[in-house]
Amino acid sequence: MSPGRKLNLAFFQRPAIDLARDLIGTVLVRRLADRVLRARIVETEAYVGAHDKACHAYKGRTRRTEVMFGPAGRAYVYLIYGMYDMFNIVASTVDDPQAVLVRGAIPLDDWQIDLSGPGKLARGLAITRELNGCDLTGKELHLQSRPAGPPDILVTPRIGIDYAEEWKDSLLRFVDAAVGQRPGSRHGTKLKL
DNA sequence: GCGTCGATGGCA
DNA sequence: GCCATCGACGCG
Repeated sequence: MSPGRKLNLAFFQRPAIDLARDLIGTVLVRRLADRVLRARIVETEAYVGAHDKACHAYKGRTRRTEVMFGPAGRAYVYLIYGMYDMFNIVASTVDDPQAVLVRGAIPLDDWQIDLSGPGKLARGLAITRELNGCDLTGKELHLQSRPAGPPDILVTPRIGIDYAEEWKDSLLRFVDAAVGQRPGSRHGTKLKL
């Protein structure tokens, strides 16, 4: 894919683990009524299907998880801890509930804001549950391919899923190596791709 | 710098 | 009762 182009549906129709890795370095574009916010994605996590104990779809198909069972390239946005919206991108195909949590980004265009962490990222980009199910090749929110070449990427276990038993240590978190792990995340498990 | 804890509401 | 979180607070 040539640099800086809008990512199309085919980009999202892949396993979440591949999508999560390839989303690092891409640019998230949020169009609001009066301005456009852009940010480079630096941290993601893959939730790889109904067999993944950390994936919300593990509990089955419910009103909340319905979007994950639908087509790729849609937003899955849900509320956590009563106050934070989490922004996920649906991957794979219909009836295979995989998704990628977007956990961190760097603002572009001299726009100053802290987007490190999924709660802050969603808030900073004005991504709320109103966008649940929205088409990410559409107008209010879309992605652009990497402006530059592929970055070095670290792989670590996912954050905040200690309940997920044998899945809690799976290497499904991807971080731009130039940004590194942020404070509070687990150390000692970094791997170079 | 690090551990602990409360906020706050939808969900199973 | 549990959470795919965050920020405030206390410590020494």
